[in-house]
Amino acid sequence: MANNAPITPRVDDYSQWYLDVIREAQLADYSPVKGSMVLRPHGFSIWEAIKDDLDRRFKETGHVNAYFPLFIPLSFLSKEAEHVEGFAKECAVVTHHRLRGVVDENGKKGVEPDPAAKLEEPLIVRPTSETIIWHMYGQWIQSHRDLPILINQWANVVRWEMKTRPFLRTAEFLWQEGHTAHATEPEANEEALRMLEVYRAFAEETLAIPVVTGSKSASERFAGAVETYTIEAMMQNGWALQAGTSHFLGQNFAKAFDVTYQTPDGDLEHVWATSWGVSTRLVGAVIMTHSDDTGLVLPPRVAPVQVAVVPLWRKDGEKETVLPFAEQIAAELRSVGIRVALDTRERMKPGAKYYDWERKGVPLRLEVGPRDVAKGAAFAARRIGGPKFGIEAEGIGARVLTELDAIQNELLERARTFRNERMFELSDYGAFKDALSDQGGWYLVPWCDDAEAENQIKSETKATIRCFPIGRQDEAAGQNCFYSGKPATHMALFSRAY
RNA sequence: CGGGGCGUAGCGCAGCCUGGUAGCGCACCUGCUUCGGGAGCAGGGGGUCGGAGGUUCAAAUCCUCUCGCCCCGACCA
Repeated sequence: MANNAPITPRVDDYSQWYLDVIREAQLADYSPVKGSMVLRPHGFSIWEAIKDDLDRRFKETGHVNAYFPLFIPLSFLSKEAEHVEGFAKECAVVTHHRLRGVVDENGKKGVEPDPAAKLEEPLIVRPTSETIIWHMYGQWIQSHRDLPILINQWANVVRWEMKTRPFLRTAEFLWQEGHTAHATEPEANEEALRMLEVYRAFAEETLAIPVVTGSKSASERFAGAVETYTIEAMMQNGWALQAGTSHFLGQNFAKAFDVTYQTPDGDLEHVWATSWGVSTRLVGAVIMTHSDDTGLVLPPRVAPVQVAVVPLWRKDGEKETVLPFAEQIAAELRSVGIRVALDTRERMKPGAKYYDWERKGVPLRLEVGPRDVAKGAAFAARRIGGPKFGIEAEGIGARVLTELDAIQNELLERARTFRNERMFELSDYGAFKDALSDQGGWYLVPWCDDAEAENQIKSETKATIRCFPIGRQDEAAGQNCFYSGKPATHMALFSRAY
């Protein structure tokens, strides 16, 4: 697509639209290595805003940050049977620490590991850090007085996926992973649920993405977890995106790494664990939740630039009055903590600037021209539409803060309405299949937990169980499974998913 | 790894069928005029046509091999 062409999403070309938004907003590029991604400044800034907000929430709930190594001995991965089963097929493996030569005599790819530099034990690049962390927890934990441990780390991980898509699934991604250790089962499970609630609140308050919370079916559960909790968001094509997970790990890792503590009574008990994480996938979720035909739309709380100030002048002399006025407005906005870009680019017409800021997702634009200077005001345009309106320069900081809050709320409500209109409740499999292929969306159905049937439905409809929604499980009582007709044990949310 | 498609300037593409030594749009550089919703004109820079071999007087174009990418499946946050 030419750089100036409008972005035109179509339902059958949603995937291309998504990639276009990313390119036009200059969020990321493909890297030379297949499946990995270069985060450009604008894309990385969104991640930084996500990170800052989440980090504050983690600290408010008593967590601290630490850092564990990138390389994990291969043998660590094997210690937890399900864990290795889940990750073995997508691990990057390091076997040597030196090359013999980088090019051969023909100047071609001739990279040969030096046989003398072979590692005694291969290392894997972490796909997740449970194993290395629980190895360390084994050394840190002796007494019930050492518990709980509430640690988070911000890191990159590598999962060698076959199919990748920018932000949603890349070979390497940035994330945070929390790993906690507890003395009792209820305390650990409560921690997992507490962090799920942190994620839910964050998704809705900061990303303006409404989510359904729930637990995963056995087949969708994290490798090594007893219970996996999830927040599920609906993208604009009606597919679900798992936006965050929180796992109750039971004593699986404590047993694999032999981590025990002494109780006040003097007994030795295995430690209870949780882990929880969100990744740069959230940037993809933001894009696919809010963006439109013109390009990216960012919720104010994660927008690297919240307000773009565009000064306008034509004739000689106008710049001398307009520019200082615009600078003064920008300074006042910054003084109340608003992230502002003052667009003084020369030789670029105002209309071109407007489109530029729009496709980059900036929530609010302020135009400042000679007419506005005369009135002592700026002319405001919201990224999400509505008539333009004037704002007096006097007290503009407070007024713009209010406007940004309003935009933030509107985005959430707009997304919630969109999702609710596409969330259905059915109790008949035939109707489900028809409705899913006609209109897509999410389906809450009575369900008797059965992995075989789940698999069957996936191959027939491509839909999977996104979760068993929290707060809806009582409704299963007295109903029959929509697939087998047997008494239902759960209410399951089915959907196509990324 | 199966099935389909594509590699030509930074990006998007035409040219290939029917061989004659590379072009268009956008972007970029210079100048002048523009400037409240994607500017116009003039001039200019940039490509050993993914790679290797073959056929030919001559290959982006034909043949063989090879590498890479995209889409659909299997895998997954």
